[in-house]
Amino acid sequence: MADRGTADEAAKTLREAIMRLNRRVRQARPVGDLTFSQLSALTSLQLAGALTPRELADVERVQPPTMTKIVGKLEERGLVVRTPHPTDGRQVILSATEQGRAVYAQFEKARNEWLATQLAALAPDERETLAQAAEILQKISRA
Amino acid sequence: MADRGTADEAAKTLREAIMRLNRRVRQARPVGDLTFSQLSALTSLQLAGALTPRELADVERVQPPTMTKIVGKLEERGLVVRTPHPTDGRQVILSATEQGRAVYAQFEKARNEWLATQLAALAPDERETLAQAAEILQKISRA
DNA sequence: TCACGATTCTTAGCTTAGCTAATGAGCAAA
DNA sequence: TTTGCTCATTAGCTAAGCTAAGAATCGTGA
Repeated sequence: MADRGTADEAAKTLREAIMRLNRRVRQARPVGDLTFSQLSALTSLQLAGALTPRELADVERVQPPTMTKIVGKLEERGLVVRTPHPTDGRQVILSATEQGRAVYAQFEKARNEWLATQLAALAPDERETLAQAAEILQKISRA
Repeated sequence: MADRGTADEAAKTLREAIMRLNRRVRQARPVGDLTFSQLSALTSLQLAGALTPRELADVERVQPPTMTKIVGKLEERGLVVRTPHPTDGRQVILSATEQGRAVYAQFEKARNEWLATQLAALAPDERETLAQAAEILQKISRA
């Protein structure tokens, strides 16, 4: 069985790789379009259907004021709408517009492109390892 | 062999996990201390021994002016020194000070803590998968 | 009922990260 | 020596993130 030392070592390697990959993927963004954070929020919103700002902030692991800004940008572009909560006057319901869904689908593809190209160039067993790892990482990232 | 569709799917999962993990790890930073980017630059510098700003920017996948700022912050804290290049008057040699190495070692441990804890909680085979994946991801991230 | 505490969202104001464009210094080669 | 290139930095911008504080609303206990 792996001991704690191994976990530390793997954590370090993983952390460094995550940081660099994050920068790489961010850089793959088409010029003049949605930023990484904006696309991420839009994605979470669509996956959930509709969320309050607080909920979206929690999902995105960001403080509410930060989400207010991000949503503001998305709303300016007509990709997200704020609608009043039916019973609670304090809350707001956020949802993606038709245009928001279209823009998302359009750029999601390009967004993955660099990474998918890298994955496709790997040996089959490496790719398999990464596919499994992706599931585990996603589980961790939601914890 | 895995087809392109599989790579796309894995890329998407990976990208989302990377983004959230990145935020998580950044948030694990001790208050009032080095930021993620600063620690990352300090790490790269130590691993390489000494680098010019340009080289460090390349390693960190950042534009030179961005690195100038980061190095400036590190220098203010006495963690990095700029020394003139012996033969080329345009260039500068960056290196970590003794204090820089100490600060790095001190926070590197805490930095990995959250992630290492997550990894330690996994099943042994999952941990093994992630350890292998970490190597592959690091390879990709340097490409 | 109503007053007060809690919750939700937003605003204000800040720091950091990142970019491009432009500047100045130094190198190298014609 | 002049011309063009490279390196680092400066200037100036946008976006991301934070905390603190505000206004509106909810809900509960007296």
